[in-house]
Amino acid sequence: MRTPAELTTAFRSLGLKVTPQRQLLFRLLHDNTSHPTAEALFEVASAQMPGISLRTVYQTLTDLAGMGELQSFAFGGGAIRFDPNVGAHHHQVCVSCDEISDVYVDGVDQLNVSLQNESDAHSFAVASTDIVFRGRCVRCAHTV
Amino acid sequence: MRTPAELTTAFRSLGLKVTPQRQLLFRLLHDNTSHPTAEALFEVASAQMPGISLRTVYQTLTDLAGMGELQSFAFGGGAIRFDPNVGAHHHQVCVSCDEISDVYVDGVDQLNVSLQNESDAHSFAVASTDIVFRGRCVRCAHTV
DNA sequence: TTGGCAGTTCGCATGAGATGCAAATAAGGT
DNA sequence: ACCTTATTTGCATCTCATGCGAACTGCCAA
Repeated sequence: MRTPAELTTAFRSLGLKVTPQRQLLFRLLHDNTSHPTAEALFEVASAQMPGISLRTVYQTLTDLAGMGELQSFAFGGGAIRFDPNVGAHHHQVCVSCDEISDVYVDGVDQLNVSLQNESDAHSFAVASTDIVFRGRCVRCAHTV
Repeated sequence: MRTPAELTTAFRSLGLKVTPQRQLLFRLLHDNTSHPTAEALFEVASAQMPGISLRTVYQTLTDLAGMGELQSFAFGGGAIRFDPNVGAHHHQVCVSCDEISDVYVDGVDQLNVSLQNESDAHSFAVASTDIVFRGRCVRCAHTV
């Protein structure tokens, strides 16, 4: 995701308005590596701007995702997670505490994919590949 | 997932009862490669057994998943998908029609994972790896 | 600086997916 | 056949997310 200043320009040039609510969310999301849910972001935003609406948080997240500034993922945990890191990366999810970390993976292009019906193997046009590693993070590995 | 006959034995030996509803679901799930949602399965089951409850479908799916006879996945599309294929495999999802296919992937163990903070790289104990390829299936590639 | 159009915010209603609960029912060992 | 215990079912409830409209405000234009 771009910086709050860059997003301000980008929003204006699209005819979108830059409100205090949006500026706050720009700041809260920039360099945020916690993969927050909409509700989690709403909690943090509310602390700094009492009265901000959950509806507005959803609205802005949707806008940012639509502009390609955010990625969203449905891990098993119910709510959708948002990620301002839109570069090529994958995820590591702790099955114990649900912590999500970005990971960088080499060798994705070397994966050899096959179907049971081999003839169909090359008929699927892959646009993107998402890899999720599930396991236990350092903290949770200790406290089993 | 094991065969309906094997599941019948397995359920009884766990003190669980084998009802007509469960037998129907065993049959509908066995060798099912459509990755159905609970609702989808309920529709099919209702056709053969009018009056069966959606609640019962959820219940049985949860039981089977708990026994390791089913895997469940949250793809982006809202509802959870169930998969009677519990072997090592991954998935291919059509972004256009939401069709999901099982795929077999070679080279997963050769993936080289790194974090931004390299020192943490080996501290995560990976228990499983899920790979999702997103793109267009044969049918949808034609009809863009 | 001010006016006003168009995009926003916010709260409430609504919808989808999933689970809790309790009464009625049925499986299956004895 | 009987009786204990698991199951089914329908309804209520919960979470996550989005639709909608009235009130509001950013920001361009005059």
